[in-house]
Amino acid sequence: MMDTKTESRIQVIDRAAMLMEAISRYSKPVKLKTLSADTGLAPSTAYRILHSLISNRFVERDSKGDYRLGQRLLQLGNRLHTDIDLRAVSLPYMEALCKQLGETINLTIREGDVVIYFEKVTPNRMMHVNQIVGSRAPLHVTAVGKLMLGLAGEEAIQAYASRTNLPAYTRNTLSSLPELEEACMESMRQGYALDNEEAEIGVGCIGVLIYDRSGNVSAGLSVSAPIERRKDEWIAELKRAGEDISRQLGYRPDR
Amino acid sequence: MMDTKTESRIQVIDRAAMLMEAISRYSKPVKLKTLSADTGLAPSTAYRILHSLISNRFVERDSKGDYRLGQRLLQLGNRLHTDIDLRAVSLPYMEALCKQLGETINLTIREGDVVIYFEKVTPNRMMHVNQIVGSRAPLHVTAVGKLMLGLAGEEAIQAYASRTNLPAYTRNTLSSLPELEEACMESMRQGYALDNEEAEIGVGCIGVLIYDRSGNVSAGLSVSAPIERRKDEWIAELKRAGEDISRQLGYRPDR
DNA sequence: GGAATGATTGCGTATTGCGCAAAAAATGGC
DNA sequence: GCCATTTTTTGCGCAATACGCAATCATTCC
Repeated sequence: MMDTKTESRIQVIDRAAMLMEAISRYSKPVKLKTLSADTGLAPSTAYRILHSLISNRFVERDSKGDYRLGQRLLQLGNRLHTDIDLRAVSLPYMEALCKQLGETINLTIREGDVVIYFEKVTPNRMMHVNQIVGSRAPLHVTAVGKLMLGLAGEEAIQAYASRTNLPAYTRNTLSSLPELEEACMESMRQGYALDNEEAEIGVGCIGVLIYDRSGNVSAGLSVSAPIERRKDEWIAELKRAGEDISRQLGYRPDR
Repeated sequence: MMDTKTESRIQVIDRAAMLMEAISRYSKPVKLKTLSADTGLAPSTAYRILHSLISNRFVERDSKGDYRLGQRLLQLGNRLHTDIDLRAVSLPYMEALCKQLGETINLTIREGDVVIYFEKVTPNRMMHVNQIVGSRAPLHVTAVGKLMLGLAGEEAIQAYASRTNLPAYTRNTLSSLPELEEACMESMRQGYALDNEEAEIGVGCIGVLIYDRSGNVSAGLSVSAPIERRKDEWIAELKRAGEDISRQLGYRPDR
């Protein structure tokens, strides 16, 4: 019966979910009687389920004994691992940066040997760098890709070079392993990377990494501009934005 | 057995909580086998519980079939109704306002026919308005109380007047129903209210409302000053702070 | 102070969750 | 591409657990 395949099969989990949903509909803590009525459960049943939820911190009781949602939901909610959160958290910073710097801001995610353009914010000027969301670029020709490789270490860089043969995209592409290694490690040390017309002639980028709560790289953030417009003073702004986004995703550098 | 009184009594809720906790420890979606190992549950047991959690949107599967936390946790997490959040969200705004305006900023919550002073920030000057946290004031003599009454509508104002008889606290207290109704409705229209020495001679306030994610009034925010120091240009600042706090609590005015 | 209402607990029951084993599906090595 | 291995999913029988009634306790209201 395929259409029931993903349907809930455990009654008490459904009931627990109903109770939490009922609580969430109220802006103030709720009485047991109200929850029992809202869910159609016997008061004793509602009582037992609620107290199991309390033990697991999904629900709390206030000083009067009324029920409200518990902190565990907030904690687990903060740990959701979806691209949606990354995008939602990053977009305001990207918009602010785009406004401030007047150039295109890209958000990318690593997928194997490429980065995927996951989101972008473009400036309101006729001449600006435009990357298609969803498109891909090899790691070695992007600023953030070189940082990701640098983070992975020299062996990973060597393996990448073997797999891909470092195809040249422009006369500036780093096509030799020593060159790439040096660039990646240098990027790691300084906390940002540059793309000096390595992917496309005329286009220069500055990139930083975004870390998540587990300390892993979540994404790359970069500003792309016509090479003659790129400015070194943007580095600090981009670094700050990357740090702020990371922090909001739960990253703690001291851990 | 008091020490087991609030302990969990429903095994499958504990197990579900364990599974969600196990998932939350990983920054990437997790395989069934891993979760089974982490929780000590039989794979078939873990499988069934996970699929009930999936039906209730606490868990999701990615394109490869691995498990991650679901959007429902984020949604419920966003709906936590605790005073702690209101206070935590509001305090920075209150402190900024206090610093900017140089007067006392109060946060109040309605409780029946009164507002309760829930939090305050006082300026570093000898002469300032000082309300005791935890103390109460009748709705009709406070700026935010009149807004709360205004929001509740004319019938609610009439019922309030009947219940309380609108006792006068100063010669400026609005003691007649028509006066009170007019003041409340006017406050609603302009989005803020004034207390013109209605609670205490010599003290003037400006108040706005704070809304929560459900669109309900969560609290009142006000600035209180000696009447001769009160300034109309504070209205815009207070309104903005009220809007910012509301937005951070998840309020969306367009919904 | 007592009646009414809401919350909590004991107890018996049967329904539900569980886990073993088998089947199906997916993965990886050759 | 095939086969072995591993992982995931499902059927089934069982007993342990969740459930709900009723009694008890606690709180609220008149």
